[in-house]
Amino acid sequence: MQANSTRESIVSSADDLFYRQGFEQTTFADIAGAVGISRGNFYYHFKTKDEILEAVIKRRLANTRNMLEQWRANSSEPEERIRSFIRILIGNRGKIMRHGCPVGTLCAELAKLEHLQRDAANEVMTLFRTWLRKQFAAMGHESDADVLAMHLLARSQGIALVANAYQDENFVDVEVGQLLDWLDTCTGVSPRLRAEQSQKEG
Amino acid sequence: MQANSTRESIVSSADDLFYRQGFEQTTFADIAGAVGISRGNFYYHFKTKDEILEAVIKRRLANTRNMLEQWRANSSEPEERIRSFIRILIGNRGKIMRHGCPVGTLCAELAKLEHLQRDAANEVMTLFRTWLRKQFAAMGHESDADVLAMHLLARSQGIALVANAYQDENFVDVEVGQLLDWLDTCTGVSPRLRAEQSQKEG
DNA sequence: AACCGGATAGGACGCTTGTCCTAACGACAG
DNA sequence: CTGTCGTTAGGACAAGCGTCCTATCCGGTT
Repeated sequence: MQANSTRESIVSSADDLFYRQGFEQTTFADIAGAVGISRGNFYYHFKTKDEILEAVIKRRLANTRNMLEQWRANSSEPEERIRSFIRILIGNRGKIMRHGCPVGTLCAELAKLEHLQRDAANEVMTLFRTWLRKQFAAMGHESDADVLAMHLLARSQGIALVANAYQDENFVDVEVGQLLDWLDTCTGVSPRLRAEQSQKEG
Repeated sequence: MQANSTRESIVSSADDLFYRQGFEQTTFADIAGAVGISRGNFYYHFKTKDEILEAVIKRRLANTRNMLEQWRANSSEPEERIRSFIRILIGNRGKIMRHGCPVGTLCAELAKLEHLQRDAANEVMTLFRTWLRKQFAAMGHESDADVLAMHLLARSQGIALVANAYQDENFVDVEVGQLLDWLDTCTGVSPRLRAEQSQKEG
């Protein structure tokens, strides 16, 4: 009954390879080589390459949910939880410099391919979005929680993309510092964002 | 002597297709169909697909240089020039929502492919970087001009990537508004950034 | 009218891809 | 030992790819 463990190995290796090489660029031969199984054996576990992608995305969704739940459990203050999010840029700095953000690069690639799994990939990003939104709301930013969540999401993606292009370690540190400063200015009620919000509604 | 115009048509169509579909996903057949020439005729103008990519990047470099020069010539104030840069997010909003930023998505794709033309693609981004750096320096931010340029670059890339994922028009408008606000706070000397800068040097 | 050389069309080539088939392996029940 | 069934290996298959060759076209020169 090695089927489940083999299947899991395939998804795990595919996850890694899709991240490092991209989905389109990764072949069955690549995955087979990484797992150490025969190329023809795939068909028993997955009918198509898209099914592997689907499984990889589901795996990422589960892993992300676990990570977010841990961040939530590890600190009671929403500010500190958001800092956990910001700090993944430091924790994964090496990988991000080499291959970009796994979430953003997959969304970007599947968008260009107009792939059926595009929405599923976006769902990983939405996981972060709604989680961040909750934390900002808990900070007292009920009305502009989503604006702040999207802002932080975009800042992180931009940092990852530029860091990947230039392979610049120091840049990540500087930007993360600015991000943490920005978060401090969000503590309590932000008059500027309140003004923008009421302007949009009015 | 139609050679030059055919060559230009190939590069132009390839430029557009590489943007919309990505480099790897775009085939010779795609380009041939768009230009309206035979597939076999490519070899006369370009030996390899990589040569086409090289020509496309050179074209983008030239176009970018022209655009930056125009922005420079159209306004004497560096703040206003930087606003021109920020406003491309509005001007190209539709395309960006559909296909992302042409600069960022190509850099990201070539990074994953570990392509030889990767540095050439990054050069397009560097064109913006150095131009923005000059403008920030002209605003009195000599010491942190590059930090500010990189910051604005990353913010723009993040906005484009997230807007592409979610196809959200309003998000672009909100973020551009925040970007313009941020630029206003950069006018004159920024105490916060000055403090960070001296901290790094010390 | 004959010629020449730049430009083009069409297709051959070798290779890789995702997909799919089939024979064989190996643990386990009878 | 024998049969069964989940699992695996190896390779066949058509399609599409980038690359490359060659016959043909066509405008300009003599």
